[in-house]
Amino acid sequence: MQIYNTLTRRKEAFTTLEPGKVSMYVCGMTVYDYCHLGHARVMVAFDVITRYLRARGYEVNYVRNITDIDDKILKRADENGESIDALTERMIAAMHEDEARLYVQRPDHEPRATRHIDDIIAMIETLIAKGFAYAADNGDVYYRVRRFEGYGKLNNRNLDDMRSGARIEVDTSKEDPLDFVLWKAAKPGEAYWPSPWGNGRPGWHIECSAMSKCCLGDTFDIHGGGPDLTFPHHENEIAQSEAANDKPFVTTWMHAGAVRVNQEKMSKSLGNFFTIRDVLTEHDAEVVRYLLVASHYRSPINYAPDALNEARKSLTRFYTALEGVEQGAVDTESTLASEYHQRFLAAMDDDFNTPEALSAMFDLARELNRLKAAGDLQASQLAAELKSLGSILGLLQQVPSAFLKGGQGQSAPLDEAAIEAKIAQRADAKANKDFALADSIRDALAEQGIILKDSREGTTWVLESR
RNA sequence: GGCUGGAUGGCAGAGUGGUUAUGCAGCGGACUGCAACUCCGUGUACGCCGGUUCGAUUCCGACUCCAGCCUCCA
Repeated sequence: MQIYNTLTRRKEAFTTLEPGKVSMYVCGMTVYDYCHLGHARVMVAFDVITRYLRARGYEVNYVRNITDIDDKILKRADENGESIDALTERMIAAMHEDEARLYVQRPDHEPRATRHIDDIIAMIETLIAKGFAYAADNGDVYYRVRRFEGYGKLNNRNLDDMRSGARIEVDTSKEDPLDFVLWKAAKPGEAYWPSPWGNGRPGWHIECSAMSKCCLGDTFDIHGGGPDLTFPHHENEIAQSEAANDKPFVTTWMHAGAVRVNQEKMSKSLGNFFTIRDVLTEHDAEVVRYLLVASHYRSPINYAPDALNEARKSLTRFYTALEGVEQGAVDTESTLASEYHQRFLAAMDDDFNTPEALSAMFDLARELNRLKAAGDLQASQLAAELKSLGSILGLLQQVPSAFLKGGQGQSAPLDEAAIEAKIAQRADAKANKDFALADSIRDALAEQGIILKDSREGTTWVLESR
């Protein structure tokens, strides 16, 4: 397997510290608001990665943290007039709901910053003892960036370049403007934890160093996150962890691509974000997931309503192929099926190339359609294979007819019995060669988005996929 | 200004030093009472300029444009 490593800026043969085991840490959400499609991208990307690694036989320990204390949370709780706990619990529950709807499997561990304050304090103490951090006179503790030799290696930057371009920090408590905060002194009225440096709360970056160490050890295989985390967050994590532990921090760094709107990054600060729950009021969750999987995880995606319609049509093709086929067990001996399977694996082995993997699945679907038309018994094997490959991407697990009859997030304007009655009327008309009547029934249904499909076995219907 | 990526057919989106991506849409045909579904066939796509090469969309260099990071952001 090859994986693109942000650290080396190229694809590398994937190796693990322990044979057959993958330790993976992904930076998760700061829970002060609902998740948007950018979050969905990261959740789905690493869900696919985890599913594939497991399908490949790896034992994966997937850790994704929850940042449940920071400035934005304090501010939002205050604005809402609710407690920090109430806010974060509410948002965590919403996040779990959203990811479940997107068919994202829960990580194995979801450590929360507020539950690891002791680990965080211990790491900061280590950094101070080693001279990598200092307590300032304002009660904050800062990381002494110039003390860490490799600073900038993830982003290919050097400190002096950054200094010239950096916006001026007014904070005079820092020795160097690029130093970042490890422990933040509490202002009067703010939530705090006691520490050797006074009451306060952890800085953002230190929690990931402390929690990854706690859950996965000093060195682990994969560290992932969104595209905007490489700097400063991940750079700072490296500085903290490698200085504190004297060990290499992470072997493979993986970053997802951005979700864009009108060619601009979707983000909280630009205010151009769509929350997952809002999108799911109008679109089937699998369609949204398909959209995210249909591009390579590192490529930017431009979000537009049209893109979702295209995604729905593509999924419709798969479900149309699966519909009406008795699914057999996956037959690993079937050479016909394995040809597509091999192509799928080769694509996924190459840095999780899901678009290429999907192209093998589309070709499989075409073959399945051929065999269906020919009444070939192998069709059931291919259907099983298609569904099995789909499961690795977290797709195609719905009952085909359910998806086609309205799983697309719409629902038929008539109930099933009424539709079936119309179909029966039309069948009678056809039997009597009254094609004018038959066509008028069909047209009337089509007006309402219900499309009839005739076959030897009879007539079925689907909701129009526009 | 520094650092990253990217520019592919009507749209979306992979990939490759010489040979079909794939999906949607279009066109022609088969099937059909007519359709829909499905199947078969079909498109001289690789930002611009140079270079390397027998041959480059694919490698190298310049250029133009787009996006991201350098401040909280997935």
